[in-house]
Amino acid sequence: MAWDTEGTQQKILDAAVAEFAQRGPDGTTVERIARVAGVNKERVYNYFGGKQELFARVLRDELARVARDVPIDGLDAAGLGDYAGRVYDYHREHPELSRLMRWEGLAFDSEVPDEELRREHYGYKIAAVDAGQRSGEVTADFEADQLMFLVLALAGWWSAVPQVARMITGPESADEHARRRASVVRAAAKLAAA
Amino acid sequence: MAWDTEGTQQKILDAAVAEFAQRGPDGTTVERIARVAGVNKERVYNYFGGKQELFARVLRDELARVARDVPIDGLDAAGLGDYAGRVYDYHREHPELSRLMRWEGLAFDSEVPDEELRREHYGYKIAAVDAGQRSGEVTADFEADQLMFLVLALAGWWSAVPQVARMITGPESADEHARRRASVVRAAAKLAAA
DNA sequence: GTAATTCCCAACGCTAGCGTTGGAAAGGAA
DNA sequence: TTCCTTTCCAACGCTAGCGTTGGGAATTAC
Repeated sequence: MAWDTEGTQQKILDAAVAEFAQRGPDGTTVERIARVAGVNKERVYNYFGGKQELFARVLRDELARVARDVPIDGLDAAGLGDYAGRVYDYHREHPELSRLMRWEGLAFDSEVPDEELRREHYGYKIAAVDAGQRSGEVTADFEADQLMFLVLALAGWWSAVPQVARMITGPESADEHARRRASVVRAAAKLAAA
Repeated sequence: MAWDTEGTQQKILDAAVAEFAQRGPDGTTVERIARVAGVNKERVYNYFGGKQELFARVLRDELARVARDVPIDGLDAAGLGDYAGRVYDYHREHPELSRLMRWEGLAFDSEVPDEELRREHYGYKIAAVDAGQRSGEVTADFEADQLMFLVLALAGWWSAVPQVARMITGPESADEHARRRASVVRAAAKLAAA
């Protein structure tokens, strides 16, 4: 049979995303990633260098995805509400990224990989909010960076403490998710209203 | 020397809070807890039954603390803003609880201990918001449970993804924390405004 | 005083996971 | 063909952590 280096690496990455998101850096074992990917453990070390490096790689890939898939484009309050809704949707549809970031926040905090790159990425979002504020469409009650972060909080907290969300707003269901999403959109818009 | 059962148990609990909050259920080892507490590992098993049970116990204790220390009392928008500020402060001053809850959300999610008790606890908070809504002091834009949760989101997201907070709003400092707190208070009040 | 109970620890067996290694199989270069 | 490189894996040594046990020391009950 022919080699399939590319395929092997991809299978490892796929398995790693799932495992890391599910169990976190500590709970994840290289053995299991290899088993799920259907390859030998040694391949992981050879291609990616080890657990830490693989985690960093996985997170970088997922961040690139979200940067591509959830652009910020609205410059007024309604646009920010819409953006919050899309962030909420993304968290729902791709829980991996949110989980990875929260594992990262808990396990590492200081000294995260690619910090400079990621800061720049957020810089664009803040600039968009700032532009909205200059045009008078968005409130000047908050500094742009703070408002940006608070909007992300509204969209993200649900998945950060799902057990609390369940206890406060009731069990998850299609209906409940619709309620939550509507609340997030409305809340972000209200926060951003001039 | 005389026995000090109570003291031994307390030392274990103290060490367990610190270790679990820092490293999470997976990263924490019973060995280490025992070492930090200065007692033998066997004591942990004898008194608390094991890692899982100890984690549940630690979380229950911390939840009892916050329920005692951060009452909700305001019935109007400003009161909710004030409450959000106090929640933010609590997260700052006692990062353990927030971290424990987030570890729990990541590691277990479904089937958390004491769910009924905790749901009841949140029920009081929701009732307070609801009362504010009935009196017309708090907006009816959101259902009470949703508004309650969103307010907690504003206060809690900072510590959930500290690395993101840092990248968006700049490095932590006394000044920056004051800015953040002010944003949280203002945002919660604005959300709740009629 | 002594028997029973409780508290405590050192040490054990066991498993799981880490990262590595020696070598086999597949492909390419000459 | 022959030699070299790359991909892959089975198996290894090692460590850390889990939960337990057997026994010793302090305390209490009788």
